Amino acid sequence: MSLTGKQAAKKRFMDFLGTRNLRLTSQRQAIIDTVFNTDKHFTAEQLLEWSRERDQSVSRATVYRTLPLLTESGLVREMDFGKDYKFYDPNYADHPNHNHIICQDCDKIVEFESDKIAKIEERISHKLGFTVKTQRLQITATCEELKRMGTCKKKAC
Amino acid sequence: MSLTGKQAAKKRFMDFLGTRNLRLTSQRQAIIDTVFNTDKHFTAEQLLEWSRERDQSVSRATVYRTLPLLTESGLVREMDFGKDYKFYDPNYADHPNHNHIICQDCDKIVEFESDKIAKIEERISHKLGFTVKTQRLQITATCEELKRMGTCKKKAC
DNA sequence: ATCAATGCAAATAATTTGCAAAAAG
DNA sequence: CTTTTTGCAAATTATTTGCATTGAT
Repeated sequence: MSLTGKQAAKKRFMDFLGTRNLRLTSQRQAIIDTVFNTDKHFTAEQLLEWSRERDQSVSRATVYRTLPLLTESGLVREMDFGKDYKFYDPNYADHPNHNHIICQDCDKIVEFESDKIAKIEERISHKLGFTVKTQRLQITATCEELKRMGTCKKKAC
Repeated sequence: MSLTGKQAAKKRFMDFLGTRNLRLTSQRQAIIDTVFNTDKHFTAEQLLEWSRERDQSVSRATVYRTLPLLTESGLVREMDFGKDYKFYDPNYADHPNHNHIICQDCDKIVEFESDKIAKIEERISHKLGFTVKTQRLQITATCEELKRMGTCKKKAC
C-alpha cells in the first residue's frame, strides 16, 4: 500500500527541509500537518487559525515564514484571485497543471485539468522561443444552473 | 478612416465616464491620454510618473482613484505577475482574450492569442456548468535562445 | 554546545480614505 | 449653484523583520 498523494507530499516537504538543513519544529509540524491534510485553497490567516488548533503556540510570524518554504519546495502554489490577500493551493504536487474556474455567483473555485491546453501552450511558447516552466489559467465564470433555476446546488448561491 | 484601437478605447472610456455622470477633469484627461497611448503594462507608480509629464498636478491619489474606473470599464485589466504591486494591461480592449508568457530570464512579457485554447475553455466550463466571463492565462517560461547561445536578443538577457 | 527558529512588537509599503478647498457642468 | 473631484496627509492592512530567547540536533 503506497502513500496517498498528500502523505507523499508531506514527506517530500520534510525531505526538502532536511536538504536545506532546516529543522522540524513542533510549530512547523503543525503547519505542515494542516497544509497536507486539506484540498482547500487557504489564506495565511486561515492557515494560522487551523494550525493553532493543532498547536496553540504557532505564531503568525512563523506561518508567514513557512509559507515561502512551502512555495519554494514546489508543493504549494501561491495564487492571486483578485482579493487583497494571497491564497495558497496545496493541490499542486498531485496536479501540477491544474486550472481554476472561479464562479462569480457561487464564489466557488473548481479545478480542472486539460492536456490539450497544456499541449497548445507548449507549442505556442516554443514557436515564440520559450520553454514552459509553469502555467496558470484562471477562468472567471457565472453559474448556468443559477441562471436557469434561480438557484444552484453549489456552495454559496 | 476609422479610429485606431487605442483611440476607440479612449473614446469608449470617455463615454463610460459620461454614463456614470463622472467628470472629465484635466487630471483624468492626462491619465487617460497616458493609458491609451501605450501598449506597455504599467504600475500605478509608473502611471503617476507618466501622467505627471503631461500634467504636473496629477496626484497619486487621483491615479489610484482612476485605476478602478479603468478596470471597471473593461478597457484596462489588472494583472498579477507575482510582484508586490499590481500591473495594468491597456491592451485588453483590442485583444480581450490575450494571454501572457513571462520569461524568467528576460523579465520580458510576451502576449499571444489562441482561439483553440479559448474554445477548449468554453467547452470544459460548459461541461462543468459555467459560462466563461473572462479568462487569464500566464505561462512562466525560460528563453531558449539564451540557453543555446548564452544570450538573447530579447530585452534584459 | 551550536545554530536555526520562535514570538513579539515594531516596521514596511502599496493602496485607501477623510476632509476642506477647487473645478466641472 | 450643486455635486463631483482633487491634493494632502493620515490611516489601513497584509506581510516582513529585528531582537532576545528557546529549542533542535
